[in-house]
Amino acid sequence: MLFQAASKQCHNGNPMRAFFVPFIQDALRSAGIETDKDILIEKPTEKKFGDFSTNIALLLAKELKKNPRTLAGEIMEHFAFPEGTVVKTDVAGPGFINFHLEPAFIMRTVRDVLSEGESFGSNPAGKGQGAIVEYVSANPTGPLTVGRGRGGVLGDCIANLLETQGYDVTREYYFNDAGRQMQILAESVRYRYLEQCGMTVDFPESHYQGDYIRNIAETLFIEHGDELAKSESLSVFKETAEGIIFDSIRKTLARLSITHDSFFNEHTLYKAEEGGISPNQAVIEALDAKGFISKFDNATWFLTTKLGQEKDKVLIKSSGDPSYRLPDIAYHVTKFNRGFSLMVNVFGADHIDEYPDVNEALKILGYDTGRIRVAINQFVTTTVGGQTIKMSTRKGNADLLDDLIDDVGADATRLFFIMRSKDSHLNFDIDLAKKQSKDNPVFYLQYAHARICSLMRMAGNEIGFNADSATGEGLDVLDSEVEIELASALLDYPDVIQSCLRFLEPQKMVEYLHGIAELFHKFYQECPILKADPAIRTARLELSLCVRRVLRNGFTILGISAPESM
RNA sequence: GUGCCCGUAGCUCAAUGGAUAGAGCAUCAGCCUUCUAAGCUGAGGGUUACUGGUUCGAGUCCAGUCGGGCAUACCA
Repeated sequence: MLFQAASKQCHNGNPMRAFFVPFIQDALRSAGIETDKDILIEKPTEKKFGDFSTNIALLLAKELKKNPRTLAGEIMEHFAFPEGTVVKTDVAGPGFINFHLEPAFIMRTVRDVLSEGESFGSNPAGKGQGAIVEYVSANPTGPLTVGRGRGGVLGDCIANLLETQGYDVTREYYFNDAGRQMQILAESVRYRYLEQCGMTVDFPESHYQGDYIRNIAETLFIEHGDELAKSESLSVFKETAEGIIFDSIRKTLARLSITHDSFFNEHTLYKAEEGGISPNQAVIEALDAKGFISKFDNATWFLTTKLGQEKDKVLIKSSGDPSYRLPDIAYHVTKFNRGFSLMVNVFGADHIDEYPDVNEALKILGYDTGRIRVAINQFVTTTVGGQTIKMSTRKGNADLLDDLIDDVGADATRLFFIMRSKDSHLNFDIDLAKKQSKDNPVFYLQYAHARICSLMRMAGNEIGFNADSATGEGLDVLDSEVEIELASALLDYPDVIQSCLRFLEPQKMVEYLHGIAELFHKFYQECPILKADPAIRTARLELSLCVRRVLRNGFTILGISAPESM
């Protein structure tokens, strides 16, 4: 919602689109048409329909009770575009108005890419506002699995996208080292430790089976001998396991350039604040005051049936411990109290039921839940040689994220995780990701960048072209079809960022960059660069620089490297 | 049973309610004496799971049917 408004007004998107809006508004006014409809400028599906089009006549036809084509013709008569911008307008199809642009106009506009550089595509819409993106948030019960990686990369990209909009972004990892799962973890380590001490133990099926448990037990045995076998206390097992596992999680994330600014321990929500009550207790009392709390069966319940849900939900179990819901609500209260104006939660489809309760509770407590956006990613299956691998952390047969990175590299891991819509189940084809060839989208994108870098090296050596001081002054001599198409596509980059944010979907960036790479390769194939006449040569080098700029900016958002040579 | 996601070319996937539904892979046919062939060009391939509805217009929205995944805990 926050981004929809911005995008509809065309202020942050493609500079060409922003150009049209006031002229269309003027034309409507001159034609005596009053409307508050958003003026949508889009790129036609086919080149013969021109460079841009608007469906405004189609939108207005109904309320004005006119044939859309006739209406389009009437609006068109009132256009007053400046010299050297729009060559031709026409009406086509059911009533689209198509604009054909002067090539030089596009080429002059694409200079923005060079002058704005790293900040091309950015805008200060979120300036002065805090945003928090919560992602990964795996409890330290085991190494990260492939499935977790998808959410991690998704969250990281969303954070990158928000940074381009000027937000002060906090990347947060929420975890719990006090719950039942951690208890089981500690017990699992203890069992393996006792095995190390030479005892025979009946290892429960419900416990963590993975080899990493044995490794932790071994570490403890080397350090302490069998001394720990005497004590019934689990704390040393728990703490050691947590330390080692968290360390490994952070290392794995770091390999994918995923970092967090803050690690929020759920347990802090259980502790009373100075001279007061705990954040958990505060939530209970606040909900109670609104009449949504009841105690029965020895537990404390959140009366969600009052909100039309099928069942009430337990907030405090009969054991006296909170269920995960209570700290979750309290956690979100802290986000509001910390002053974030935008909160993005990234989690996997298995947590789908978690969010609605939190949302309802926050609403009851008077918080503006419109500031929260949830990105839920569907599951990942990996395939090797056509065989799919199923995973389960508990059984220890999970495909580990670390193994995947070892196998295909960090860039491919990241790109593959986000090159499909988060709503689709991801089929991670390991064979494809490993391929060092054009079939692999990672290489296709990076190759385009490396090719440009190579070009710039040669241009520097042979003709003393200085890529750093290029301004794009000479770009408007270019007028071939592929050059115009490429330049025009580069100007879409800001739109793509807006679109990614609107849908919390970096996948759109991958697809866009693929299109840019494709157009560049075509341009490179069709247009001689270094061998062209000096004016054309300079312009083509400048256009290549614009492409490199957009690729780099996009790679930064996706978090993949931009190799100078391959 | 109920809730959420998905169903589009042989395969993996795109497509703000807009024009003739697009890419890549695979298949077939071409392009290196020439700035990186890790590239480019062309061809074939579709009842958008099914049935209705809403409207100028539906892959997209609504209802239902069928199929797959996830969730339906006093686990997180």
